[in-house]
Amino acid sequence: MAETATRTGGDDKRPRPSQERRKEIFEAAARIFAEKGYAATSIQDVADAVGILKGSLYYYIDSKEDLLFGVIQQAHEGGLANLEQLDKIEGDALVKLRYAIEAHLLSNIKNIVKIGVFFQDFRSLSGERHDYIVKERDLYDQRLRELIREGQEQGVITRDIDPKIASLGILGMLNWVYQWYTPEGPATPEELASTFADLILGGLAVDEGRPAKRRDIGKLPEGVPLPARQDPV
Amino acid sequence: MAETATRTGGDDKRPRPSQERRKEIFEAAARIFAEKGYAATSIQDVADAVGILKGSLYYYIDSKEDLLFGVIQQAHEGGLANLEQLDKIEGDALVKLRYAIEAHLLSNIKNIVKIGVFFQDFRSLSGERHDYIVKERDLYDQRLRELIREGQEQGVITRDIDPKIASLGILGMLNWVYQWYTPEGPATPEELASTFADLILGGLAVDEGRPAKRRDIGKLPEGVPLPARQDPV
DNA sequence: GTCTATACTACGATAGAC
DNA sequence: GTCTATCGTAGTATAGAC
Repeated sequence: MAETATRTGGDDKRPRPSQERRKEIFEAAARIFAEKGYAATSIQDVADAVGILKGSLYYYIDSKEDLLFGVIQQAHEGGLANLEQLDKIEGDALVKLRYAIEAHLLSNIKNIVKIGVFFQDFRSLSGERHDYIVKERDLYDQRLRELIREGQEQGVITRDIDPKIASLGILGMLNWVYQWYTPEGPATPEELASTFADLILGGLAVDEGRPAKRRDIGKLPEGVPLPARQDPV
Repeated sequence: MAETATRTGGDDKRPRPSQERRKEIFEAAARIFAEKGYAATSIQDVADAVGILKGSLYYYIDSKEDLLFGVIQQAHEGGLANLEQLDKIEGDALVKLRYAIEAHLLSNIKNIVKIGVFFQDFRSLSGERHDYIVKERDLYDQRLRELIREGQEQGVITRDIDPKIASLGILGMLNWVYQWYTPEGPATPEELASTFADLILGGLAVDEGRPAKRRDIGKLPEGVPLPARQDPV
């Protein structure tokens, strides 16, 4: 709890120089990991990017994996904030679901670099750290599933669709963005968020006027062959 | 064109021993790449898996990247077949879209191991090979987009939704499966395929009985804060 | 906090015997 | 077609000077 010698005062919010360097290092790591992948990135690459020698990096970290874990943790924190907000929303499950979708997508785009590292490379974390991240990710899926089930009980979401499957589909749609999003793309993050929400809510919302079961929309003619099972590997 | 000494006859369909070994090697590589990632996999790992020494692998390949390219090409071929089938379907854009979704998902699951390698590691391909794969992937997206636009012109798909954005969302939903699918999961591939198609078609199909614009489903109350832009990295 | 210098290991790839 | 043996490189991480 003792102040370090470099601290200037009790209420000084500015980070100490060493903290700025730390931040710089992790942000460089995030950028390079996102571009080439964690395993293909060397400590040398990161050191070069911040302009110090690779040996000097070990003043800030104990191992290369510390860099990865730091980046992934930051990516994860962005997502957590959305879950907390969700419980403050007033409205039925459809309103909450729209919020969850738009907030998740916007936050994925806001942190696109770190999110890319998260999804590409969290497998490279070892034992304990890996399990921790997987557990947190599952929490997110659980909450989404629950929300859809609530909507079904409220009678605003169709019972045609299994909440488990729907939530996996929704997450795929929202998490895939790191594969294609660039700020130069034709749509703004807000447009993307609204459109994805429109698409999902249109698919889930109960609509008294809808004449057909969803399964009958675009029903395939008899005898159309679909790919059979099993991986030839 | 000359027969090799090990060939037994002209109409012998069985692969020569060397071809079986080749296949075995690429399948082992696919499995290990999918599990640990390409960059984190060593030639040694693959050699161990097939029970030969690492030097011996170079009888079959010129470089480690040949293994990756082989696996990714096989993954890609599975997808191509679906596009060809699509043009033979009779029906409106909704029917074709349902086919495209179900076939794409089933084929992703069928080739889940190689598809995982495709999406995780195609970035590790160098120059020419990388560009080739990216170009082929874009073709797929183009076709889907076109299909949605057709549906809008036929009046069976809502004009509320931008085909570009919708196709990216759909592909995300379908391609994300490699992140979570296991044969032990609660749903069969066919159930997953139908449900995803139901969800998407329900979201896109024009429905005269639907009272509200999609944008109004679950409309957020005024003043609810959504995440702001820009990556803090 | 960054540098020089280096220990140690693992990797991709090749040459040539069998 | 697989083996033995090895070359050259590049990687993570550490020790100790400044």
